[in-house]
Amino acid sequence: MEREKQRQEENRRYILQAAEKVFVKKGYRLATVDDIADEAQFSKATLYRYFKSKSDIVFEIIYNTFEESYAGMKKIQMQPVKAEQKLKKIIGFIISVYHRKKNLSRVIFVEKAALKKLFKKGSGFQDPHPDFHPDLAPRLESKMIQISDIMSEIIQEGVQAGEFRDMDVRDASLVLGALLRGFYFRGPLREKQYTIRDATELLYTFFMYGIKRIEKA
Amino acid sequence: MEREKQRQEENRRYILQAAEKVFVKKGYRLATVDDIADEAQFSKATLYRYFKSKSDIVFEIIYNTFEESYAGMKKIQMQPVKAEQKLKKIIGFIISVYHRKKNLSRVIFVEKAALKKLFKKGSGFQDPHPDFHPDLAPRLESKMIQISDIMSEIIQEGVQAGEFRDMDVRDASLVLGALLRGFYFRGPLREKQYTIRDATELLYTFFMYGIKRIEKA
Amino acid sequence: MEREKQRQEENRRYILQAAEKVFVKKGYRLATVDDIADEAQFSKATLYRYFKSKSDIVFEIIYNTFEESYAGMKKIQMQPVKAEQKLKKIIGFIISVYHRKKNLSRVIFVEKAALKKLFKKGSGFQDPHPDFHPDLAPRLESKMIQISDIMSEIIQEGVQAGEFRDMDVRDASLVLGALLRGFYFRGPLREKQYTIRDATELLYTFFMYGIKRIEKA
Amino acid sequence: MEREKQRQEENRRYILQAAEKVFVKKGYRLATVDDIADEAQFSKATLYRYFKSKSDIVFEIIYNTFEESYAGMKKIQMQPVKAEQKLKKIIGFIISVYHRKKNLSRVIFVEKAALKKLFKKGSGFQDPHPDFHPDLAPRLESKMIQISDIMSEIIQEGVQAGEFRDMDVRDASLVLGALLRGFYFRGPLREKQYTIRDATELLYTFFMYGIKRIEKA
DNA sequence: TATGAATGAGCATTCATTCAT
DNA sequence: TATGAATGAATGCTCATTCAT
Repeated sequence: MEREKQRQEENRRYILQAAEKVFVKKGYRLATVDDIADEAQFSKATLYRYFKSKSDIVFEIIYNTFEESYAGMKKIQMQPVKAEQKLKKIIGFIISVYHRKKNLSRVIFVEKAALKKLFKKGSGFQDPHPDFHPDLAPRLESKMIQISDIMSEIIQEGVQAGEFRDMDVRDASLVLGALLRGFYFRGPLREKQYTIRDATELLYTFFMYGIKRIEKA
Repeated sequence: MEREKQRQEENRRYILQAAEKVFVKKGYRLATVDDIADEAQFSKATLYRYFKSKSDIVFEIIYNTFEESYAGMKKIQMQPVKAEQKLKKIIGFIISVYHRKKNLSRVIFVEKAALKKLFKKGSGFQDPHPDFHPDLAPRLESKMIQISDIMSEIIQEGVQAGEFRDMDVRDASLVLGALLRGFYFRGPLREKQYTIRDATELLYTFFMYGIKRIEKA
Repeated sequence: MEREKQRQEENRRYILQAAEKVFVKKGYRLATVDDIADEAQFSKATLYRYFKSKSDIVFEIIYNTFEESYAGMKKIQMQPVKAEQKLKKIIGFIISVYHRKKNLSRVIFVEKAALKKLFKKGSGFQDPHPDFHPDLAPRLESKMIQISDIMSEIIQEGVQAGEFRDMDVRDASLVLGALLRGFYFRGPLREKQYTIRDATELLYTFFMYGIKRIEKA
Repeated sequence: MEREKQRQEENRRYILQAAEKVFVKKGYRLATVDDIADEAQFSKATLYRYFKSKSDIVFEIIYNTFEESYAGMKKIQMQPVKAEQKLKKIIGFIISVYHRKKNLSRVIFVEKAALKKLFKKGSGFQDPHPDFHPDLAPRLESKMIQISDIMSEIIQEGVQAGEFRDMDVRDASLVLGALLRGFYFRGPLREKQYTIRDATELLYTFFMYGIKRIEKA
């Protein structure tokens, strides 16, 4: 019974991994449930034993990604180092996440339209599976807010410590988020590829110092 | 005959306008050719007289958008003002473009997968319209490079003028691009909304000065 | 243009005929859109040019059947004969309709569950085809009521003329409807088969005189 | 071993009860084997230990229903009362059965198509459960005939006793069956609802006296 | 024996694209 | 040239039935 449950959970995870691979390769709309089933080497019908719908699968993947990201960031936040250093680690961390999940993140930020259903409050349908995630969107949303909050808090820390100039920390965190996101969602242009280390260095430097030449007194 | 050709060109442009409206509203995948035909008040079949495929239409729109952007940026580049000011104008300009073409830009950076065909070198198909764009991707790519170059050049200008610190201008232009892109492609989170003016100010300030507190000598 | 419209209408009717054939053979649930398409020798997609959905097709068939029945009954009602004779003609007429549309009628009275959608007021969805039957159920319902009314009226006529005993004409019309319906929806038992003429005679006699022996004074 | 067999039989009956509940609620096509398993609190696989197929289950239920009906009617037939009274009781009894098993009866008379397999002589399949109902249809059929026979016999009784006029009793029994069936399988029209008592009275009266006004001598 | 897991075969519906006039 | 009509190929999802333990 215990063993059974474990194998169950294992399959679930395996399907999620397969699905992630497919979503990452094709994006949400272009990925078919058949693709996922093929990749997972399960039948389509079996997928539907484990997940209620295609969008549920992607939701779970996205949520897990946020969850992991949040955990990793929280850990960094706790470290007893200066805000500046925390920020650098955060940047490196997020970049590495984007790197691993490349197009998946794209799904989140790009295919919003396709995911609309997920982000609409329960549309009043009868719920045929009674035991189910009642409100997916809010859970996702609050996780995103938590992530954003960590960035804000670290920046706030730095401001109070006199490391960073005084500023609206919400704006700053938004800008940092944009920077990271934008860096990873480039168009089809095949430019110079950066290692995670280099990308971290690059973005950190710009976010910290900007491009303005500092006048020496 | 001349007249005829002109009318043709007019229709073409009209269809593109209609299509843009639809793509901007629905994104690429969700927009159907029927939607476009309805909006353009032409029959679907007629659309196929003017364009080889749905992706061809979106390509042309994207290309035109880049073209216009490029022109606008070139104009700014020519202005006899300091690099710093040019940069601010560039930022404002790009933001306004993203703003107007919201979902369309999303198509470029997000629905890449859907456009795969476009970005693959001539796939050996029989070409039923012999007189047609043989290699779309390269044209788009080179236009994107031109745009990126303008940013690089302006930054270079500032570096040489001593306004900006010394840096790899390619990196800087990449970072600025990322910042703008990322600012516009946020997730489904309903955060504070910025006016174009505010957004410009915000991004300009961060890109220019970073967040580091400057030690007064 | 006129010709075109006519051919259009012709196709529509042809599809309906084919669909009717299939529904009559298999019933609603078991009939697939593919079956209908095959029977009509059109592609499935073409069917969807002419009809919004499978249930729309069956609706139209059912409605037309009622419409025809109503027209036929109205004609009989107008005839300048005694109520008794009208009733007999009505019975013969309805039997012949059931006979022609055998299992189709079964769809109406039996597969209610499957047709639920049709009989629910617009469920608040977005209506993707704006130009469509807004309220199918009420149209059907009112047609059924009209049919039932004719029967009531004829019986009323007979009562007033002293041909029939005094009774609740609504009840009587309900009973007559039941009799006809039940006669045609027999189970899988292979009993004696009746000609339309014989069936008419049989049902008319029973409905008119019952089984009670009349005491001679 | 004896005990075991008994428990088996018990389970079987329990499953049938659960299935009946489901079929009555949803009809045959709309009821899923999962529904039945849930209701019976057995696993789906277990159901298949007890029954060869979904249609086998429904068959058994239908058969049992006929069986019970037959028993009930037989009892009435035996009562030492006049044919007229027997007939009224029969009508009341059948109405109450239809009432209790509403949708189920619908299955018999309406979803015939879905049950095709059941009513086809041994279709040459390999029979994986060798010990099983070889010919379902004939058993059902003969039970239906028995039921019909009771009605015929009672009517015959009445004819011989001079209560009913002389007539073909087969026809009469068919007509009565039709009347009852038709009364219960009305379309989706929401008419007046009758209590069992009222319905009995109504149908009895019409079946007995018809609508014709009796001339007083 | 009992069952959780797995699946093949289907199904209604959509849409980019082609054809015939 | 312009277009209404036609369609092949998908797609997400369901369900009766079988398998492995």
